[in-house]
Amino acid sequence: MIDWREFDQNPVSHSAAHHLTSIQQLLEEQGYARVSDVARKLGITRGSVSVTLKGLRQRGLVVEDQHKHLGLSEEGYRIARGIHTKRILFQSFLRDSLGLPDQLAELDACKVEHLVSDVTAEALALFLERKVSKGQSEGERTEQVKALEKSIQDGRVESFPGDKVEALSVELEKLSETGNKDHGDDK
Amino acid sequence: MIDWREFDQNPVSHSAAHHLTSIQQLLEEQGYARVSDVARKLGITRGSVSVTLKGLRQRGLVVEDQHKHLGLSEEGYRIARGIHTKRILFQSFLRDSLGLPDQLAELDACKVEHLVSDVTAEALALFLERKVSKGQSEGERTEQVKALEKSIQDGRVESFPGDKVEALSVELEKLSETGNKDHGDDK
DNA sequence: TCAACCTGTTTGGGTAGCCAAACTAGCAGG
DNA sequence: CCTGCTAGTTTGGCTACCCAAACAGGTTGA
Repeated sequence: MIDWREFDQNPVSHSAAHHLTSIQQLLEEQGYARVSDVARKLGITRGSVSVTLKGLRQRGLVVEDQHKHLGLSEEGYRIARGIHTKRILFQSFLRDSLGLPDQLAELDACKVEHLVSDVTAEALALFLERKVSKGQSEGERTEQVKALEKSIQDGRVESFPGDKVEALSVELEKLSETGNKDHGDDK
Repeated sequence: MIDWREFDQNPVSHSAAHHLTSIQQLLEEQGYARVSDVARKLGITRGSVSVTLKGLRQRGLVVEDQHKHLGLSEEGYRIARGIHTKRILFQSFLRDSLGLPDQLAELDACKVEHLVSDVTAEALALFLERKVSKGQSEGERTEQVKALEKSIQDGRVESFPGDKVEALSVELEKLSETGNKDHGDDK
């Protein structure tokens, strides 16, 4: 029996994952992110966000300037991007490969995005890519892909998300946005 | 943005899931299950198990006879079966479809088994089944399967695990126990 | 009989998150 | 100057887990 308590032994918790990705999203959307903005986006109180971010600052994932504007450290950015990429990969798999409705795919992807290992995500990316470019010849498989398959079998990958996976996820995200019209109904 | 706090709004928590499946496993293995047995299997103290099971008894998922022997109520059994089935399905997908090493597949499956929705699991089962019986003709698709595909698209499924999924998971479990057939590189 | 064990429960501590509410601080308008 | 708004922090409370340790009961061997 595997140690089931690995469950809460991840780089970041579900809550922290959403704090980080919210900051990044806010930075993209409006150019800045404050405690209140994060609280509004997550639907929790400013107090809770304040406390949580204090921890994330101490862990060096979040930074703050003189004007209380939040940002992500290099490490924080890496983690946020990794989680976002995993979410896109899983959502895409659930919706496009399994045929689940988009909303449910998003919900389930959101639940697991911070739990799955980098190797698993990399393997899923490879799977989705193969599916997308199915028409192409088998000989197209580059050395890179073969090396990646090998490292997946070994249960290790160097860094996640790598450039290739990142590009794939951007593509998948773009595809899914053109597919659904009402994608902007936040709260 | 989907409500990210659905995360801990599942029928049972990760901890509860393992308590329930442990009891069932112990019943199968040795015919009975006591607090100490569960504690040993989960690697936590008797005290913790005692407290947790008190909650599960109050929720009507776990029962206890005069001799402190534990059992599952009908509802508890249903939940334990469902979680176990989901674990098998995901483990099988990660290992056989994505090519992950068995240990990692088991670990990641364990992390998500209690989080994914029934519909998702049903869809995954359908996916795996299609993969297994790929050689067969397309015309083989029964009305049942088509109905299931429809309900997956709608995001609803009557009961999980249904008989068909259950049978599939037993088959998958048997296959994986007889050693890794597909990738026989590591032993 | 009684000590030694094994089993199960209770209790006080700790961590992680959430909320509500009080408090601090900056800024704007009348 | 004072009122009022918004932002951020702090604090006490709650839930859900875990542990360690004390405690309570039953069995068993000497």
